[in-house]
Amino acid sequence: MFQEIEERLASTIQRELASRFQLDLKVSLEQPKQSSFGDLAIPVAFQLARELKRSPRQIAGEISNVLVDIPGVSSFEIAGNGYINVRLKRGGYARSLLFAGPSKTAASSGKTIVEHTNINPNKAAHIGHLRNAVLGDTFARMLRQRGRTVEVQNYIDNTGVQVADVVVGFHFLEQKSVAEVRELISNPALRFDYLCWDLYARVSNHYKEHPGSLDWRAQTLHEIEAGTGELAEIGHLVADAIVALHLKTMYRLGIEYDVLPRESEILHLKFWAAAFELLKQREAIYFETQGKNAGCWVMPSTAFRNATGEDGDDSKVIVRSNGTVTYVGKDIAYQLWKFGLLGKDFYYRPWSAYPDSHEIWVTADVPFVDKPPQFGRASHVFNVIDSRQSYLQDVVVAGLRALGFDEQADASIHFSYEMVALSPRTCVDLGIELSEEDRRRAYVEVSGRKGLGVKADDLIDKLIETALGEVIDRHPDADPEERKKVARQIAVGALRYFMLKFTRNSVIAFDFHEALSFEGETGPYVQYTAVRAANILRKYQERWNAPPAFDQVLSEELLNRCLENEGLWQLLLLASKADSAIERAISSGEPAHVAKYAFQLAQAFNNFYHEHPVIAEENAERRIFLLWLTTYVRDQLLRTLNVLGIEQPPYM
RNA sequence: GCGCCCGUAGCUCAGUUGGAUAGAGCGUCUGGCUACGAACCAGAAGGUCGGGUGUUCGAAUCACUCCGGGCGCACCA
Repeated sequence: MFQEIEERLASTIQRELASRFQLDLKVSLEQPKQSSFGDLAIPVAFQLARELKRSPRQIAGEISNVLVDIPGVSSFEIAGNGYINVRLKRGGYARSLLFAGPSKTAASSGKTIVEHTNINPNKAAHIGHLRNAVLGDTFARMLRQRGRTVEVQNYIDNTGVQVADVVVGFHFLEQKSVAEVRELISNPALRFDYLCWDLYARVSNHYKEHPGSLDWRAQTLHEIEAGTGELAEIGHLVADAIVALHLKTMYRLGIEYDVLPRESEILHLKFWAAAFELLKQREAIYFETQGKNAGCWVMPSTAFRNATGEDGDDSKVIVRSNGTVTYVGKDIAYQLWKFGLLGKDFYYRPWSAYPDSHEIWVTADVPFVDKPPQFGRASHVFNVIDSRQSYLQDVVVAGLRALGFDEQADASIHFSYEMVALSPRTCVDLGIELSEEDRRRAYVEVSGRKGLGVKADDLIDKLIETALGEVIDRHPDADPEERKKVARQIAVGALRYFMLKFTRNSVIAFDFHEALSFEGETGPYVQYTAVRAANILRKYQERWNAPPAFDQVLSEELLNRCLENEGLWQLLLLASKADSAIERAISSGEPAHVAKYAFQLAQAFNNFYHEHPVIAEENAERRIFLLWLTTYVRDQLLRTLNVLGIEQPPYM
């Protein structure tokens, strides 16, 4: 709502300036430094001061003289050294909120793909993967809330080195047959992904101690790519089983996917061959005949970055001298497919359905159903991948550009984020031995190879356990099953908020003590606020009666009177800015802005809660106003929480 | 060596694209529960925004430089 007022005001002022001063410039509004200055600020005098070579304050005076009878505005004031501060007509603004339907959304322009999670299917998910998935899922929710069409993809590298290494572990180290691996997977007493976590670390260690055993990896990779033999079969079993477990872990946090594109289909359907032809035709890559890359197809460095390799040759190998394609090559093919530029498509089969019957599809190399959904062919693509891979993402985009797809290259966004590391204190808690060097660091990097890290499910379990303890304390008589459900909701709220409160490019030094906190700037704080608001609404009905039709009872005059109170007005104004916050977070690519907004709104409401008892209010008109304000703030808070993927528990 | 990111209160972090007196949470100290549930609220102390130079009406924000930390720079993914 706020956004619409803001836009209308900006264009009105722009028109006035154009007709009065023959000035053609874009008027932008900003938030005053302090709320006491007003509701909106126009800094346009500063822009003009430069051109007109006159003092901003004088210009501001002339402009504000002209701005009279602007709808919705009660006053303009000149402040500071040239700001024009705007005060809105409070009652009128509140009235418009009463009648506001669903807020207008930007017209959807094509489909947006958000690719996230992308965990190697060879071991359990860890907290770094959680940051990826929560960021991607929240961004997708933000886009959907604002009316965009979104497709969520989770890329599965089921034929890569990491899967091969676990296969090596089962086959060569443990001498296990296909049947035995199958049994491990179906054994309900085991956590297969945890077992693979340890096995993967053991295999990595074995390679280090017996470098000759790397032949096992080569043999396994070869068989997996060919798709036949016992090793390939184990590979498929492992990857599918782990993917299922990853999806289960993510679903605990409310994270769902639309489609799982797999590397095996990219191979079998010869996606790379199609991309290779394109790249050769357009001369985006060339065959190197000399130097260290002799015999390879390479992309010249001039295409992507002014980087210089350690030894001077900085071109990027796309096809190895043995004829196999690198990861980047495959990724270029995949990125082309996402935009519908490859001239090839996958087949699909249903993988499973979520409880709400939303289906998740997986790629297939043969036709499976008559009319599968249409995937890919997007106009915008966001790849949620950690910032350590930015170099490779640059190469992929350069590939598109070299093929002449500038528009799609521009629409390919590397939605990067910094890693989640461990605080030294948490390492000690986990019994991880630290070197002298590590002890002095602010954080310690996790390592899948070393099996060093915090597993996602362990963290979620621990959060639930902690939350349940608190819930039991506060509600000793409540239904145990419901208490568990509440504890789960609180745990998810705490975890998702924790992953979102940091901006993307700050490294999170994961600390158990902080992550398990439910006080202060946390998800549970916001949830608690929503619960309080809901309690007021419930108890109001018990004490009085069903709330009246607000738009009938709350006249503009009454609203004006009630909103003379600065605190109440500021709360209403802030609550009306939910969509602005989401839109700002989309344009800046920073979900943390929505998290911050949710916290601020919760804070403002908690302050209101202490200062203004609703149910005990004796004046009936005023009581209804306070009830409406509570209802409105609560609705906005729930909308915001929904975007963050956080639920409101029935009680806390 | 080259590229990217970071440096803001004791700690963890924001800072709306260059604007008004730099903000939150945690921690410390003070006060507030017979309840719309204190997972809360109010208040206090705490900063030369890593250092320097520059750009201009105006810089935490932009440029240059130095210092300190992180991550990349494979015929791995």
